[in-house]
Amino acid sequence: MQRPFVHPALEDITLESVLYALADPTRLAIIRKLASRGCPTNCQTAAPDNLPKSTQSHHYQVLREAGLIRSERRGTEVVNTLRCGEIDGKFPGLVPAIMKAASLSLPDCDGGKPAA
Amino acid sequence: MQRPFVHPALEDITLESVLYALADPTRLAIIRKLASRGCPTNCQTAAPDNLPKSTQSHHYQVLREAGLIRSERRGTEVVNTLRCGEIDGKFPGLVPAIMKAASLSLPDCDGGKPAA
DNA sequence: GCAATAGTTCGGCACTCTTGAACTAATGAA
DNA sequence: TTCATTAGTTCAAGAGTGCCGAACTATTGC
Repeated sequence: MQRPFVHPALEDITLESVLYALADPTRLAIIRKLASRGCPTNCQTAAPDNLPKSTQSHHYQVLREAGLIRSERRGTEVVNTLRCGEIDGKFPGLVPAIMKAASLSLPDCDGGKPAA
Repeated sequence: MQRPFVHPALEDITLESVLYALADPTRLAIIRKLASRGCPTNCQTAAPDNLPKSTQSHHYQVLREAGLIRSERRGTEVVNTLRCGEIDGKFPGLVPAIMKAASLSLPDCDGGKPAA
């Protein structure tokens, strides 16, 4: 828990890594939950129920290294925020198209309020 | 070469499998080449240069089973066509957004003419 | 200090990617 | 028909990666 988080610079974010990160149903669910909140959310809250912590940690790492989320420590917890704004500057419309496709084909991620 | 090709029905195509298939740089390159042609293209033509045939075959199988391409035997060769029209009916804008992001961030796939 | 909470790291099994080698199928020439 | 060529598939194996339980670390609060 001591190693600092590594976030790629915008120019180092690649299309492949973004698609790879979102191709996993668990990670897609996490991103959808984060999007539906629109505010920093800690790891447990955004992850699907009953997901082992080590698996959560792994998925957050993948999402972070793909450039999709930004993680910050707050006391004992880690809060995650989407970097969709940045990514949308680099790949316009990409993440929204995937989120839209997810909402069309997948069950509601959260029952939560839609992103502001 | 005798087993018939299996193509999923439109309702069996999932977002995850589409994203998974496109998350691989080799497969994304194949799809981009197919899109740039806009006509049925055989396997060797659409695959990157110097890719072993067995690897090609594997990637085409993944793309086929994800529902992204349709394959048909024509004599000794197999021609592949995109199913983007069908997929766009199910996930509107998804594949175009990925293709657009690819053209923004990746080197030109082919030097070929853009899709009609 | 001790317990609880929130994540991380490690080890191992399973699955995937890639490739060479061997194989099958269709075509064309002799 | 036979043979060679072309195009792609199937198999097996090594390298790499993902997922999860178990053990660990760090912070908070009593």
